[in-house]
Amino acid sequence: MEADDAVDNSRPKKRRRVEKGDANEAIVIESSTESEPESLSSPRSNLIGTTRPNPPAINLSLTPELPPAPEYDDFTGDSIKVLTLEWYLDSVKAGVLLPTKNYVVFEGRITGKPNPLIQSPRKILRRENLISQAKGDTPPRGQPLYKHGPRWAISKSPAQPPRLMHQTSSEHDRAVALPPLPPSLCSIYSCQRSTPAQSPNADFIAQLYIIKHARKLDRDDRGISALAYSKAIASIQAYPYTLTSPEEVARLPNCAERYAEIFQEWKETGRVQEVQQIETDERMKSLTEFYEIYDVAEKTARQFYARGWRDLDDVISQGWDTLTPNQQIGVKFYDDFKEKIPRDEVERIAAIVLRYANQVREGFHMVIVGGYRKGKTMCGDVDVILSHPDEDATDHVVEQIVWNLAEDQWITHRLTVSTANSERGQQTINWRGGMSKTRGRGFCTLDKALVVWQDAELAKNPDPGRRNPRRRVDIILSPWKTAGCAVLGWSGGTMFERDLRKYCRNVKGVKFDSTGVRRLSDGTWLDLEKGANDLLEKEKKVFEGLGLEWRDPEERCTG
DNA sequence: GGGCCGTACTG
DNA sequence: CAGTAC
DNA sequence: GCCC
Repeated sequence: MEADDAVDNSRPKKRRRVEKGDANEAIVIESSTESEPESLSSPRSNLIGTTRPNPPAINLSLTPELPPAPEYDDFTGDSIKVLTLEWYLDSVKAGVLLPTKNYVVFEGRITGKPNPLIQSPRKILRRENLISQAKGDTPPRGQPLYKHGPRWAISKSPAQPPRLMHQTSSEHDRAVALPPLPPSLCSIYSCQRSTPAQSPNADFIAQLYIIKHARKLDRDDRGISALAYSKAIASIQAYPYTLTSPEEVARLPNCAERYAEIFQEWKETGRVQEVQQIETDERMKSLTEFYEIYDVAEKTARQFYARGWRDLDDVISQGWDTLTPNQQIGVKFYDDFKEKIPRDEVERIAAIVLRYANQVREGFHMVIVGGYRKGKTMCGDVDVILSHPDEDATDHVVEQIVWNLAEDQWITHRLTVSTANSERGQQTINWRGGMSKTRGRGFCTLDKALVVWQDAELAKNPDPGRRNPRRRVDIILSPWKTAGCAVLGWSGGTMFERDLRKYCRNVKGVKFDSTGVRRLSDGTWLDLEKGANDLLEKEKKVFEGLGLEWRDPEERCTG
C-alpha cells in the first residue's frame, strides 16, 4: 500500500569504510556564518527563513555602572601562576579575587601563548577552526560593548612584568576586577541572550564538548551529566570575550567549580587530561560509531558494545536482523547521513517540498528552520515548516505530500510520520477541556514526516560521475494560528528551546511548545500571533507575547 | 536533596 | 514500558 | 554538575 515503506532489507554489502579522520566531526563548532547569507537572505519568495533587518539586540539598559575594569594585567600578561584550588574557592566565596600570595604553587613566565590546538592531538578540529584560531580571538560582532574595552583588547598591550608577587591584598583586589558580565548573561535562560555560532572560546568549548559526549555515552544517568555540560557550553558560547581565568568562568550561569577547574587545567597545560583519555579510549570510539547510526542512541550503543561488537561492520555482519527497520536505514545510509548538506541544496530540497505542497493545495507558506535558519553553512538535515492561512488546509496534507513525493522518487523511505493531529482532528485546543475550541478544527500536535530524500532526477538518469546522497528531511505541517510557535520551536538550539519552555513556565506562567502557548492555570490557549500575516511576522509576535526580546535565529546557537 | 523540556512514535 | 527523535 |  505505502509506496515508500519498502525498506530494502538487504544487508549492505561491504560498507564503504568511513574516513577514520571524520569520526569526531560532530565536535566541530560551526565556524562560518560571517562570510554569509547576505546573498541568500534576500526575501526571495517565502522560501528563505532568514531575515536580516534586526540589529543585534543587546540590552544596554541593564548595563551596570561598574567601575572601570582596569589593570588585570597580572592575569592576562605573560606570566603564569599555578594556584591551588582553594584560592579559587575562597575567592568565589569572597566574591573577589583574593591575593594569590598564600596560594601560589608555581610561577613562571611564558614565551608564547599556549596553543591548545597544536598541542592537542590531531583530527578533532577541522581546518576552519585552525583558521579561525589564527584569525585571533576576536569577538563575533565588532563593537565593544563597554567603553573600557573588553579584556581581549587590553591583553594585547605589552604585558607589564607581573608585579603581584609581594603585594598587599588591597592593592591587588583592585587589580583583578573582571570585565562586566554582559547583561544578557545575567539571565539564566539562554532564550534571553545572544548565542552566536562563533565564539572566542571555541577551543575551550571543544574540550567540554568531548567530555559531554563521553558522559552521554558511558554513563547511565539519564543523560544528566551530559546535560550539565550542555548547559555550561551554552553559557560559554554566549560569552563574547576570551576567557582568561577560572573565576571568569565560574561567574557564568551553569558554570561552577568543575568548569573553573577544567578551565584552569586547560589554560595552564594546554590540554585536559580527561579529554585525552577519552580520545584514546577504544571503547569510546566504538560507542561513538554506533551512536552515529540513526535511531541508535546511548543505550543501544552500549548494548551493541556489550554484545562484543566494535564497529559498524560487526553490526552488519552479526546483528543485521536484530536491528529495527529505522536502524537498518540508519546503517544503510550511515555515510550519507553523516555528510553535511550545503545551504543551496537545502534550499533546492525545500523548494521542491513547497512545490508539492502547493500542488496539493495552493497558498502554502514555508520557512526552512533547523540548522539552516541558524545560519550554518552546512546542515545536518533539512527541516521545513509548512502552513496555510486557511484553517483546515493542513489537515492530512503531510500524507498527501509525502505520498506524492515518494511517487516521484524524491522520498525513498519514511522514518516516521506523525498524524496525531489530523487523526484527532476536531479536538479542542485547550488541553484541559472546557473553554471554547476556537471553532472547528483545533490541533494538539503537529503533523510531521521524517523521511529519506534523494534527487529524483538523478535517480532516474543516473550519472556515474555524480553521487546521489540520501538526506534526512523533516516536513512539519503547522496550523496557521500557531505557526509562529512552530517556527520558534524549530529554529533554536536544544538549550535555547529547553530554556524557552522553562522560562515560559517559571516566569510567564504559560506552557510553550511548537503547537502554541497555553496558560498554565487553566490551559486556555493564548493567541499571540493575531494580525501577523506571514510566518516570520508570526514568530516575532510570539517573542513579543512572551515578553522576550527578539533574537535572530543566528543567535540561538546554543547547541 | 531533588529536579533537570515536553511530546509522539516504534517495538 | 523503554528507547529514540525532534 | 548546577541550581533552587
